[in-house]
Amino acid sequence: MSTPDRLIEATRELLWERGYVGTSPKAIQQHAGVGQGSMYHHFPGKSGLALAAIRRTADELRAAADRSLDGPGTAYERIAAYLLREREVLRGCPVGRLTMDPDVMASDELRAPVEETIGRLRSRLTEIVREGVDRGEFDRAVVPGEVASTIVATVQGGYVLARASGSTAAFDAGVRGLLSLLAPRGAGRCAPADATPSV
Amino acid sequence: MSTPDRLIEATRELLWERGYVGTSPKAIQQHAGVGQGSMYHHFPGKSGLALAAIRRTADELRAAADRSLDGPGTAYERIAAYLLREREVLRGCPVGRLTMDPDVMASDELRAPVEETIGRLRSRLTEIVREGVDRGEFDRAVVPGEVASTIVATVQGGYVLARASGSTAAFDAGVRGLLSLLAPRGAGRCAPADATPSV
DNA sequence: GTCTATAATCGGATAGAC
DNA sequence: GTCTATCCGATTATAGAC
Repeated sequence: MSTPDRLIEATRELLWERGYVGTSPKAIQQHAGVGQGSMYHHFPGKSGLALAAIRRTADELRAAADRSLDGPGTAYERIAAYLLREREVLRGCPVGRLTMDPDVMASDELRAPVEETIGRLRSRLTEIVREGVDRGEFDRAVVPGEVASTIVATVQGGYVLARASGSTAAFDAGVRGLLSLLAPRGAGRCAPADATPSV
Repeated sequence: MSTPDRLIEATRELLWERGYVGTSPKAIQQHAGVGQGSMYHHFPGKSGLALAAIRRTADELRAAADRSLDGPGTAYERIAAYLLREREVLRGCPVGRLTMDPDVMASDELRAPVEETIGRLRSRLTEIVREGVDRGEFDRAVVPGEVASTIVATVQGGYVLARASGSTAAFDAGVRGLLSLLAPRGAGRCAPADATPSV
């Protein structure tokens, strides 16, 4: 791995673990096994390096989400795949945690990839929920943008519950609860009634 | 307000705004309008002061939640009251955000009030959801602990969405989505069927 | 109780040798 | 490209005067 790559990867790890304010250039250098001068040769400073790291993390996260959401299956199945995909739950969301970092939010450049990643995720889920409503999978009263927001929020909040309790079980519980509320006519939830839209 | 109180209040503000790692003793002193020596006279140091601040914030949060959850009304109505209660959404959750703070989580003392606050909230909501299931407000397939976790997660995640997008609308959307999924037989969602439990 | 002085370490970076 | 030296302010205190 090239020196710039090692620096970016080290920064990604530290941003995930300690956030931007909690990450020092020295810690990055040590993690990367790279000297002081070397870091400042390849990057303009802490924030420039953080920008590269955040962009890479955001790209990976989006790709991972798309792998679940663009898969085959019903809307419910794709949403379930997204919710149940493997995660390092106790480490938190490497993008979502940045929203609580004051220095990240104070910088237009650093905030942009965070904003875009979460925004796109909500948009994509909105489409899928709308599809589910159109196909009669979900109740006609469901507002796609709202339920999409609930889905993303449950994941982001699930990380908080897991870290607060020190156990991934809390994350899983939240996800299962949401899936049970979303489930199309599962286990006696709703009478089948008129599954296909009448108009 | 007494000097210790001013220090605690200043610390609460800064912990909320910048987290533990992002908050320096000097910043606390300036915010409180208190000198260096004065702070170290009343408190053993940054972490001791943070402990007092976190405990006070946790107590207030619990009290605020209880005001909604212990009110009158059906289970759904009390949950809705909790979800819709006034919040400074764009500032994030003053307790939840601490779960992403590495130094807080690394300290047993500092982590304890965070863990307890979120744990109690989940427990209390679990009782209420169970009540709702028993009374036939919610589907019998609902697992109280799971849906309670979903509720707390939606709130915690709602803060993330709001901060990521720079707008409280994202929080509100997530909450409305959840309420629509929880709604007992609302607006054509489920056929009324057998509302009162048959046994 | 509050203030000022002092201090060791860290944070974030620049300069220039190699 | 990488390394070491250097810099200046911030961090997190402690000591002792008032």
